Amino acid sequence: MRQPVTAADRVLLEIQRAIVEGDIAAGSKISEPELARRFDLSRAPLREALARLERCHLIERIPNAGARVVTLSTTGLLALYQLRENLEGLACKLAAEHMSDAEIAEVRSLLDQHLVSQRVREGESYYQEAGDLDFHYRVILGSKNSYLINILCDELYYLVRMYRVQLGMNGPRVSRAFDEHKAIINAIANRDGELADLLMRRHIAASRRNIEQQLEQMGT
Amino acid sequence: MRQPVTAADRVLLEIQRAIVEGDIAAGSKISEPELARRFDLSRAPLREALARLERCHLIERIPNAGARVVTLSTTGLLALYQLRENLEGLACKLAAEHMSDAEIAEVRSLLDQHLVSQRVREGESYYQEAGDLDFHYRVILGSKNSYLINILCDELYYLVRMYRVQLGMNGPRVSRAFDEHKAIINAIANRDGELADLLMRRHIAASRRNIEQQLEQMGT
DNA sequence: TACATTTAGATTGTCGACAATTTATTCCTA
DNA sequence: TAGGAATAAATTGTCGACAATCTAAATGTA
Repeated sequence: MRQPVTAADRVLLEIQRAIVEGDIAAGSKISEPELARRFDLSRAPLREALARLERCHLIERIPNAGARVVTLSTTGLLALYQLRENLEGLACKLAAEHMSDAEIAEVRSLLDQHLVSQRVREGESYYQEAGDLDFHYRVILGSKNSYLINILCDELYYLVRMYRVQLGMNGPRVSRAFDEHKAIINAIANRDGELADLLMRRHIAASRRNIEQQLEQMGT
Repeated sequence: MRQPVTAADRVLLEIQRAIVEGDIAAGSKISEPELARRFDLSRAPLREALARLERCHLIERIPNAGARVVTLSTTGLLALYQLRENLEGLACKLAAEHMSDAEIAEVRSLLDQHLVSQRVREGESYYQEAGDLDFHYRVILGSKNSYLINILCDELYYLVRMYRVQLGMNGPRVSRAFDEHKAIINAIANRDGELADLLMRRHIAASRRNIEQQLEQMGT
């Protein structure tokens, strides 16, 4: 988003964070009067924020009956990642066509930075999380397709984060992701869209399996 | 959408139709007070409707500066269809996995109906338009992926229609589309997701070329 | 005349209150 | 006591008015 200028923008960011990080529990009911008091504003900008939260799939609204925070489920996660694999694959293919050499160089230096800070803070998952999202973000922007960018960065991004945060993503996959990122940007640099597509799909599929495993462990 | 229950729902449908059909011109500025008077309601439900219009890419809002109806452009059309090819291709692949035999039979009888009414009303583009959208709609629902359904049916659908309506889609392609639809549902019935995916991508690519041609003619 | 600054107008964002609908409680009946 | 109808409370949807911001006109200056 543009940086927050209106009151609705600000409260949106706050509630988004709260939901993603589980501060407002998944599946819980949203009370407009309560939230209005809590964030000290009227219901008008709050409702504007709720409309946008619905847009990025963090809440579900029913007319005259109110809103609930989404519930996390295995089927939901699968559906989300199924879509992500495809869309980010496409983003890679388009990025291989449309990214400038300068942009590619930027992403590469970004990866190097992340590698350093990851070595410094071994096992710390937050920075990896941020680095990973940053990489994907850049590639998506590189597609230069505004609709694709909007869907991935504005509509699905936060829900993906919600799954990752609330299921506590970390573990041994963290280090391997760097190599996969490297391979992807190399394919893009070689203008090999087909390969970049394939690698990104595999990369996300691996990430999905990682989370599925986490879910299974919680189930047992 | 669920059928309209609230005032915001109703005015949304009205404005949606007006924009798609060019009744409110592409690129024109949206005046909240004016629209409120025109549809005889207050600005609160109107703004709710505007938020949803932004969601389906029919208008663009800038904070404190108002909203404009989107402008149609060749690059925009290309980006939109690029995405559609991919997403509806995916929808086909998933439909081949998830559609029940009963659902497939329904779509087939639907195609037969369309064929009849198309022969009856030769050259009439409206029914073909409706039939085409209906076919795509069914297949998308057959994917059983709620995020995919949401994106295609709620967010991109209206913009696609806007391009098709305002550029006056018809011509010789109309009849060929039936055969392509038949081939796609056959692939789905055979549970051949890969083929269904391919055929749908080609089907949409052909549709895109058709519109591009139309655009070129307008340019010259 | 061209340009910048100031002022006036209009538009968007926000507020508090009321109306309509839903949900929870109470009361009645079998 | 259980089930359902009627009532009460709470929540969502809508309204009109005010405040903040942007746009355009008017004024002044180089």
